[in-house]
Amino acid sequence: MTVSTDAILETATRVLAASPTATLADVARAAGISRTTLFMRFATRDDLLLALAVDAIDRIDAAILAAGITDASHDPVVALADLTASMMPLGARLGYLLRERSLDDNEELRERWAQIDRTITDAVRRAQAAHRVRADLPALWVADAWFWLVVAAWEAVEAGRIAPVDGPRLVITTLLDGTGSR
Amino acid sequence: MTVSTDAILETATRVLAASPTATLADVARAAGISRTTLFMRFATRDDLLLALAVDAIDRIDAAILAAGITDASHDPVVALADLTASMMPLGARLGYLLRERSLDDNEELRERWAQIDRTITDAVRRAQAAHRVRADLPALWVADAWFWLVVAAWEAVEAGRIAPVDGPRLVITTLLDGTGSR
DNA sequence: ATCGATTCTAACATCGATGTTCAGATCCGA
DNA sequence: TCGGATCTGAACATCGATGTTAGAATCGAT
Repeated sequence: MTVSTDAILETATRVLAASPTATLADVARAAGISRTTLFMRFATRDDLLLALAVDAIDRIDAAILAAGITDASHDPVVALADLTASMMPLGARLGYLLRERSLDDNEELRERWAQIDRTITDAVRRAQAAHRVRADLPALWVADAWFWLVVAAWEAVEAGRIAPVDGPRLVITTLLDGTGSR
Repeated sequence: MTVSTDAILETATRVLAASPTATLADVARAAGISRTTLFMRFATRDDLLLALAVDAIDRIDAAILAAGITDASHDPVVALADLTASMMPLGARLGYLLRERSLDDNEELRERWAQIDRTITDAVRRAQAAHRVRADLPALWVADAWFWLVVAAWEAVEAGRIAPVDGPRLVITTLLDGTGSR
C-alpha cells in the first residue's frame, strides 16, 4: 500500500473542502493514485464522502475523550479550553462537515453528532452549576456559540487573519469574557 | 410576470441552501414555474448562482446602511446591535453564501465581501477607540467573531434550539459580555 | 528470478443535468 | 374578441462524471 487510506482521506478532505464539487479524478490526482485505485478503496462517491465524515467525527470524539470533557472530576471550563486547542487542527474536517449537506440524511452521523452536542452541552451545564458560566443563558446556545467560534478561529487562521497559535486563546477569552470593555 | 424574479431568487436560495446540488428542475418546480421559463430568466446555472449571491450581498449592504454602521455619529456598538437584528432574517442567504465555494473566484463578489468586512472591522475599531470594546483583541477577530455568532444564532433558530426573538440579544450579550460568570 | 498481488492506463457503457428548440396553450390588455 | 407576449410541455443534443472492465506494468516477498 504505497498510499495509506489515511493519507487518501486527508487529501480528499482538503480537496473536497476547498471545492465540494471536485471530481473523483481530482481527488485521485491530488492523492497521487489512479482513479481506478480510488474506486478500489471506495466503491462509490458516497462511500468516500461518508468515510470522510466518519473520520472527522472519529477525530472529534478522540479530542473530546483526550480533553476529559466527560470526566466529572475535571474542571469543565479547563476541559473546554483543552478541547478548543485540539479542535483547531481539525479545521478542514470541520469545514467539510459544515458544508456537506448531503450527510444530513444519514442516521448514524446525525446520532453521533447529536451525542457530541449533548456532551458539550452537559459540560456547559456543569460549568453553570459551578458558577463558572452565566446561568441566564441557555446551555444549548453557549455550546453553539463555542462551536461556531471554533469555526471562526479556523477560518480566520486559514485566511491568515490571525496567527494559528492565537486561535484557542481568542476563542476562549471571547466566549467567557466577551469582547466588551469592562 | 406571474412569478416575480424576486420570488424565484427567494425560492432558489431556500432550495439551494438546503441542498447545494439541487437540480434546476428542482428549483423551477419549487418556484412554480417551468424549467424552460427558469432558463429564460437565467441563461445558465452559474448565472442563477451568481444572482443569488449578488442578491444576498445587496441585502447585507442595505442592512448595513440602515443600521448606520458607517455613520461616525452613531454609537458603533448600538449600530452593530441593530445590524445583528436585521441580519437575522437573512439567515438562509448567509448560509448559502457561506457554503457556496464556487463563488470564491468571482472578483466582484470577493471585493464586495471585503468591503463589508472592512466596514464591520472599522466599526469595531471605533468601538475600541471609544473604550467600548477591548483593545487587546484584534479588530479583525472581533469582526469575525460577530459574524460567526450571527451564523450560530441563525442556525440555532433554524434548528429550533433558540427562539427567533432571542437571537440578536444572545449574539450581542455573548459577544460583548461573554458567557462566563463575573 | 518468480509468483502473486496491487496499481496502472485506456478504454467502455451509462446516466443525469444542462442547455436548446419549437409548437401549442395561456394570459392580458386594447 | 383579437393579438402580442409569455409560459409550458416535450422533445433533442451534448457533456461530463460515475462506475466497470481488461490487460499491461509494477512491486514486494520469498
